[in-house]
Amino acid sequence: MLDMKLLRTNFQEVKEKLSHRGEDLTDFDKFEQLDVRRRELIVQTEELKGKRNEASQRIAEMKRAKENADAAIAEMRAVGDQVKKFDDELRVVEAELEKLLLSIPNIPHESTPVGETEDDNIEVRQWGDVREFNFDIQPHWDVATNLDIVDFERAGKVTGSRFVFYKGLGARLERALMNFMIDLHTDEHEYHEVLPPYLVNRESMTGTGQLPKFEEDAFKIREEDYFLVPTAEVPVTNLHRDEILDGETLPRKYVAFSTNFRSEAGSAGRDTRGLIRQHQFNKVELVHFVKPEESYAVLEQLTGHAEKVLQLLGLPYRVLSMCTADLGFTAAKKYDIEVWIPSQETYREISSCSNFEAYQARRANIRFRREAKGKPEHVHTLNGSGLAIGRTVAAILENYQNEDGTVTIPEVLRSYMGNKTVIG
RNA sequence: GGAGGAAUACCCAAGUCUGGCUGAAGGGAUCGGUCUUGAAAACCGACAGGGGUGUAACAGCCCGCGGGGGUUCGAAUCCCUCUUCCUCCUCCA
Repeated sequence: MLDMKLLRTNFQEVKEKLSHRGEDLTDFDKFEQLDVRRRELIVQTEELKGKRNEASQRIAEMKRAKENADAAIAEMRAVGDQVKKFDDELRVVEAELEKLLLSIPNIPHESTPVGETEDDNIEVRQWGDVREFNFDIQPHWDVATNLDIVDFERAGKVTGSRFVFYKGLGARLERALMNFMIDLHTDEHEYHEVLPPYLVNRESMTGTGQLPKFEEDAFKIREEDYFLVPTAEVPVTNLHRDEILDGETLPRKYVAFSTNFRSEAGSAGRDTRGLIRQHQFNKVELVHFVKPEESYAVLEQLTGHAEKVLQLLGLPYRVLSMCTADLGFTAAKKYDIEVWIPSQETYREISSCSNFEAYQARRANIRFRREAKGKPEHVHTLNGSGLAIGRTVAAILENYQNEDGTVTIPEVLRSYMGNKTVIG
């Protein structure tokens, strides 16, 4: 959610900045009218309520003195009716205004490249040497199926498409990566570990920006107004919803493992094979709550923490700065980290690190106080995958495959896998 | 799943039955002061926050007793609804 006061004073400027996002802004112009009407109604209703409060006190005094207050009561009855009318309209106007504000995306940061399509994303850096294979390589789903460490077919029987069973050393690899990543972030990068709920309510999904606009992307529970988490970002950011944090405790850094659920609406036909695009996948997520002046420095650190995982695993990657058209609804600036997938001869997204500035904090009402008596200010929130585990498995199976169909286990994972060196 | 009980400010807690000098008592904690070489104790003082509106800025005004509705001239207090917590029963990894 954007700052209403900013919209009030700099409407055209904001609109200009949003125009590069490729979002539909036709409703945006309603803001001014709604904002003005809202304030008119507030002034009117407050004036009447002031009158009423005064009269109530007089009536109370008259009653106490056993005087007749019928005339004053009759007069106030009319005032009460009018208050109700104004309040009813105010409720409607505020609901409309809220709906509008929730549908406006974040303003891109000045360092976010302006662009029209994903081709305008800018490569910031590359790491690692792409391995030369002297044999015919296989896509990770063939590697895995031949090793009998995943089972897509039976997952299809048991659940449906875009689900998978990990088996044997495949399951062990998934679990090893989870522990390796969490240990790295807690021990080396000083994150605080949390294990969140996998179902969240509507308020939480709205707080981080998945709702109301992207409801079709989420899985909803039939009986309750609960949603399966699409990322640990949702429960962990909402940890501090409606709270005022002590400025002394900032920055706060959380690392959270969760299983994630996405309907992948609109992705029919894309990545139908393999581990890249599943309805359910595991991810280690990093979430920061920081003071506004620190957030851009923290975005760089956060991205570095995610990159560190890939470096230790020896997987080549590149970092892209996402352009305005590819930024996502809630971010002001975003880096995507893409890992090299040999069979596709391309880099694929494995982490996404974003600075939301105060956008989520305003939606979720997350604030902090610099000093004991100071005014609360909104925090800045950031998050990044550190990393998506299923895609990391895919990258390992492809980059570490051997000619005989086995897969060498990256050294840092061996202690997590019973000191095995090869999946064979 | 069944039966009861509860939610008041940073914490504890009165008020709710019986609506109106409660624009919420009292205590603790915290902050400031007196005293003291310094501290503790004692005593004195401050202590509702947050949001909205409004203003050049103040002021003022409005809303705040778990959330949301309602009744009423007037609601912490009455009614409806939701949420959370507690006790007992039932079930359960």
